[in-house]
Amino acid sequence: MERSPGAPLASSPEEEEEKAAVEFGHHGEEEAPEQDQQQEEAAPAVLKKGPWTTAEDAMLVDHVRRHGEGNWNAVQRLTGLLRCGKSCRLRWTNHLRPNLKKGSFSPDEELLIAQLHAQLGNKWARMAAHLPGRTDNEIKNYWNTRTKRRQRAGLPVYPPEVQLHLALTKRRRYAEFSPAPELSPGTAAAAANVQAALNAAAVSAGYTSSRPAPLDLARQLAAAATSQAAVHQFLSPPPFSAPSSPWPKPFARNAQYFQLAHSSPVSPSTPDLSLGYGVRGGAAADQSRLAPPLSPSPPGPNRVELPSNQFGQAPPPASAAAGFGGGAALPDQHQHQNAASLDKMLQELHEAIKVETPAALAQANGGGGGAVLERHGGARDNKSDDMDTLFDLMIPTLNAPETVPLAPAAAPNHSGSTSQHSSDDQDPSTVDPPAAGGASSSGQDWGFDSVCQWSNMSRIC
DNA sequence: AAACAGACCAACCGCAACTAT
DNA sequence: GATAGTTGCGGTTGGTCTGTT
Repeated sequence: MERSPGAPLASSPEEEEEKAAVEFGHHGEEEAPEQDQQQEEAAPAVLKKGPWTTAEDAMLVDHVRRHGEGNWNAVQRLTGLLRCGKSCRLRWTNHLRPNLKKGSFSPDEELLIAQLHAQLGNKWARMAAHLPGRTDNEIKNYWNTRTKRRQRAGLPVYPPEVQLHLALTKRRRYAEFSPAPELSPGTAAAAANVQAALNAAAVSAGYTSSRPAPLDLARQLAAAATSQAAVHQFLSPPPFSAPSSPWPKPFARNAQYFQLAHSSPVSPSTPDLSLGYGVRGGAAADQSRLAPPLSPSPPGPNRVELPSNQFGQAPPPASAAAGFGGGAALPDQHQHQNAASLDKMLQELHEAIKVETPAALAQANGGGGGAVLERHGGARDNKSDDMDTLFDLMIPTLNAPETVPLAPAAAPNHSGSTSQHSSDDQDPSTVDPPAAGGASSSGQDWGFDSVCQWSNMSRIC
């Protein structure tokens, strides 16, 4: 895989040095020979384009060694290197600077990229900041290549837990604007069950043999459920009335997110996921080309619904909608319904990802919901602590400062595959949608099979 | 062996933010 | 505050490699 950077064509360093001195313009059209004389009069040097030679690299490295990074436009002046500052900076950051990690992405890195993309969208530089030794360009190339491939193959972009995380995030947006009563025991238990199921799925998929599940989905589920209204919203979208809404602007934007066809995976422009930085108009617009809508599911024939919709819950009754935002405690019966709904959701999730439900395992083992964890590795005897750990390791997301450290990549110990092809994704919204009915459709795009497909992307062309 | 397609990668471009004057 | 220069970022392009037919 590794090609000599800057030397795509095999030639000796001497030849390249000579070329570096002679060659003007890789593309030719911008520095036509007949222009050289004029340009020499107007400008002392004609900047070179195209692949870097080893001689140029050496000059740049030497310059940085002497003067440090930055002030890239001075490189040409100080070294005689016929490259613009921009090109120098790019060459340095992407290829010459020390501690660059070359080679295929490890499975941990691949999963992390998926998580980060789910969190950040096409914020390659941000993502690179969490992947030591990797460059934004590298990550971008990696992601785009695999996205394209998976789109062709009709496979999901994200691993199941990441997709569900997106769904939970979506629901959480509403919960943020509602009072947050204590999580009922039933709801908390259901959330724990979801976590257990996801843990099992992740273990089965080879994600967690060396580290916890990448996303603390259960905690986010619990967060989404901290409002009674949020439970309903999680199970089915609430009515929406943003334009005239008295809610703060961010919410109006979020609300629009659910109504309109959307261009960003998790919409970096939405406050809960943007991690505090804005989106340039151009970039945001461009995202629609590169990364069509992912998670929040605009109603449309070719949109993949998120788990909440895949679970096939009926729309909330009017009373539930009426309760939204009110913050009033619901009767116990209602709480039980919520817990039951979550249980049902869990069941369907299990079905979707084809793992045993904690309940089933409990039945088999005579134990509780934690049996899944014990069964799949036994490293989770203290679920509570584990949840906290997961939360600490979780990518900063809802209301979290962007400086929250990410989980350090553990030693790859997954399927044994180190191929960079092992993970790939596709914007779920562009995947052939599951049958409009919900849970039963998830086998294709959400199911455990898709996890395997994720892990074996190299075979899909 | 040759042709082709897809994957991969490096580098460019344009835009926006930031900084100095 | 306005302007110019610099830096950083994201999207795109084009060349090379690799696998398949």
